[in-house]
Amino acid sequence: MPQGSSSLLPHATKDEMVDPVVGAWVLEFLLRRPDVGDALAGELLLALPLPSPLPPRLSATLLLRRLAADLSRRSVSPRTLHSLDLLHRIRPSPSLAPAFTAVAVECTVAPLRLPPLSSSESDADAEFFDAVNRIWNCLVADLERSEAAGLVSCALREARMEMEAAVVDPALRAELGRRETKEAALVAVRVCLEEMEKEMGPTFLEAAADAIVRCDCETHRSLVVLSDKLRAFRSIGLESVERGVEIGHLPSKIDRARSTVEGGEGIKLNDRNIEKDQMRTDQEQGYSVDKNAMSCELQEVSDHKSCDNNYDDVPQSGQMDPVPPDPKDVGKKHHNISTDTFLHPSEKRIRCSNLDANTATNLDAATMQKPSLMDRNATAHTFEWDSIPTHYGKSPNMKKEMDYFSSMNSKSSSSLNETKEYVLRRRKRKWNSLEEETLRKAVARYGAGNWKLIKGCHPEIFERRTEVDLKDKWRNMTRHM
DNA sequence: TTAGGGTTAGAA
DNA sequence: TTCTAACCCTAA
Repeated sequence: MPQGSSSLLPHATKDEMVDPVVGAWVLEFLLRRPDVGDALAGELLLALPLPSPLPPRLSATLLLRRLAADLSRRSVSPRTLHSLDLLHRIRPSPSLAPAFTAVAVECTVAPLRLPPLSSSESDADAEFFDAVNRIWNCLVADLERSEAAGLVSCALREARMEMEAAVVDPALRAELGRRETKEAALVAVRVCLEEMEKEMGPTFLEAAADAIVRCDCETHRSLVVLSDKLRAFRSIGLESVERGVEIGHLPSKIDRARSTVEGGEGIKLNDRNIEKDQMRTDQEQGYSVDKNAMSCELQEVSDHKSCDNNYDDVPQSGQMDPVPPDPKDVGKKHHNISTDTFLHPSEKRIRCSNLDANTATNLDAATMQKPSLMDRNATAHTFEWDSIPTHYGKSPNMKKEMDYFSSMNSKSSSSLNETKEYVLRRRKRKWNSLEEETLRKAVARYGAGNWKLIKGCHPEIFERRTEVDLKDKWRNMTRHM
């Protein structure tokens, strides 16, 4: 918790602290909201952990917020002028120059306007002379020589000449005192504020949300393609699914899979979603699609399609023959159509061995229980494939379902006296330098832990990586730092 | 969705 | 055989 943190986060522990980068995103978002008052904004500024130095975008947002506060109080002061100057250094914009000129004039002329009764005319003149010196002879002169020269406009030069002339011309000073310079400055700042907010566009969080929505649209388009593919081979896939029904396995999931595929309404790929949806109404069912799972699914389809795998064809015997490490398993058919259809023949390997024969012979619809989805498979055998499994990182259960269907197919095609269990494992892919560099930069920009966001921002580069892969890789990369 | 511990493949 | 990067599992 940073020093000065307020009651906003009274019970936050170290582990619960917001990452400073995230804090900056959140603060930027909140500061741009008109319904977040100045008091709350100030409290947030103190409470949220922020990077040091502040990111330019957040600094600009803070300055805009300060200008907005001045506007709301109808206050035009040297602080306003300073805010505009800083803003220009952080985020140069043509809209700043008119506001800067108008505020500079108001700050100079203000002492000449309606001097308090207690002040003499000479005091007002003295303040005016001082302002001309500070603002025009020092600040504006510095601007003309500095990197903020963009603030120096013809109007500013003309105003400077007029102010300097007023120093030696009492009549001009009197005329300046009667001008509506304050109103002109407020209008100019308001216009500047509006234009700057437009130029800054949405906040980072809004932009990220928008990117996610756009990704979703892409997924939706691709969903139609996948849906067609599934219909094309559903007779094959569902055939093996039906075998599972016959022996009493996972009927609810199977029914759902069938209804969703046949109905063409949508595809439920997330096991947990399927189970949750059991309790929903029919109207709600079938339209809930896990877009992340779908994204992986589509990637899988496109990967294999690009490898000239024909999804409309039934894989031929031998086309996807596994390579069992155990000689006694050589020659046995272990693959399953619905699973193997997603596998690349040149890349996959399979290892299998027998389980207790009694286990297989005792397969019974009434007694066979669905294994705990959380149980680790101690007798696992590995099966590598080329791409990210359909639900890897999304629904670990689905992989086990595929294992299950594999074994079902194995039993039905060979012998019920034995069953096989498979653990699917992707082929190892070494990270290339582009992936590493992209990850490094993405973490610097978005912060470690935002793996989904990072993957979403670089879909092409990380197309074969999951969010978990990014996390693991970053762990490896930082392990030796 | 993410963190962190466990497992495995492949290089040294 | 050892080590490490990549991958997987599980809990929160």
